[in-house]
Amino acid sequence: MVERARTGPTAADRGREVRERLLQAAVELIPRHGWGAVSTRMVAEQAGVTPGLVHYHFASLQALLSDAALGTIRELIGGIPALLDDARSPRQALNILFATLDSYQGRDPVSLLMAETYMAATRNEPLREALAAVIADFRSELAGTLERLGVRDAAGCAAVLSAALDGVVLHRALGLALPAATVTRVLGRTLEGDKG
Amino acid sequence: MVERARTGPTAADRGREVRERLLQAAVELIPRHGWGAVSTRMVAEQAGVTPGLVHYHFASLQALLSDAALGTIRELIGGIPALLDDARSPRQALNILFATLDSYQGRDPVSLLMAETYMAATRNEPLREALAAVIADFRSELAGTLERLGVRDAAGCAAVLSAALDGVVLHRALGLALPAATVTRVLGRTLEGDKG
DNA sequence: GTGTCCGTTGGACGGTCGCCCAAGGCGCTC
DNA sequence: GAGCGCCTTGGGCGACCGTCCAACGGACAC
Repeated sequence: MVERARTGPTAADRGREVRERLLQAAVELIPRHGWGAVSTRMVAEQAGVTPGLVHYHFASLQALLSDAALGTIRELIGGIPALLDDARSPRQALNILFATLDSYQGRDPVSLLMAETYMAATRNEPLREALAAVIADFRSELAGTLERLGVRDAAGCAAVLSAALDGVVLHRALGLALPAATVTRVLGRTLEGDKG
Repeated sequence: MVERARTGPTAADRGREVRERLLQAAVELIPRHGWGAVSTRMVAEQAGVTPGLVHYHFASLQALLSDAALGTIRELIGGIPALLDDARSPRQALNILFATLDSYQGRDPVSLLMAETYMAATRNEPLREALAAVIADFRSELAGTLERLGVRDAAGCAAVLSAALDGVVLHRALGLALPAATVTRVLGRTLEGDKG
């Protein structure tokens, strides 16, 4: 054990690190070039490893891209519901939601990664299922929060709101002005008539 | 002139027809394989012409794809505002809007073509400008209709609504249930408080 | 030392890519 | 007929693709 500490990371450790670097490289390249234009050699170069390593650590290029995209999206979306715990009113929840969204103005890597993954999912059944599960989770978490805050038709509102969220990102990606103030003002009305 | 009628289409006529067939082929292939996966040879085969013809009629493959996508989208979106002329109330306008949208459940060629074009536009500046112009047009037409119907904050509502429209299509593409009834019920509240 | 395991290397495989171009067909005008 | 212009053909260019694999490296167990 003492020897282990002196000998540094094992081969398996370094292998795991290479795997991580490949995932990170994919996450950076998908938004920059588009899902369909990312190649094995491109990812390998970005990660600073040999092209052959891609197919040692992953079954295929598509598997690498899917793993990378899903990992990032899960991490991203999974963190949002916790932020809503502090909300004391529907309006406040909406503010938190779209304040979070304001980090993503549509042309940033994260927004583009999400959109690219959506598109790729329409032509890749396992990916579609995995992504749909992530969104469905978010939807039901949001519905729970809205219900707690006394919103009528919480499930419907959550479904439409999460769709609207993605639509806003998409339109911003086109450079169409869509300030958070406008969005919250208009969508806030969907939550009116709350019992609380 | 009388002779012309007997000799049938000129070379130029046939050329124009080939051009049309290439555009149509691109429109069919972009949703099926994704913007980045459509190749010159693929389009040529779908159109029933020789691969070399692609670069005779178009400057590049990207130019062909852009022309094809923009043509279809312009035609599609351009027709919607006219449908809203019959609307007598905001709620009615919303119904017409999402009834139209119900032809596009997210996984149909038209929806996917739109989404693919959105993504391609983020990496293709001329395409981005052209597409943004189409959406901006639609937005202002919609704002005009909403204003006519006495909706407060017509411009804001139009912007958010057109973004929400795209988001709904995107979520449906993932197979997430989002019935028109839910959407109109929730988004209808954004139009409440109208003066009329 | 010998063998084994795991990560790694670098190149090879057959195939497809976007784009280009010499050559030819065909209808038109002289 | 000859000449012209547009459309079309078919193949070739170099580059890149996803995937595979024989050989290699070093750390460990015996």
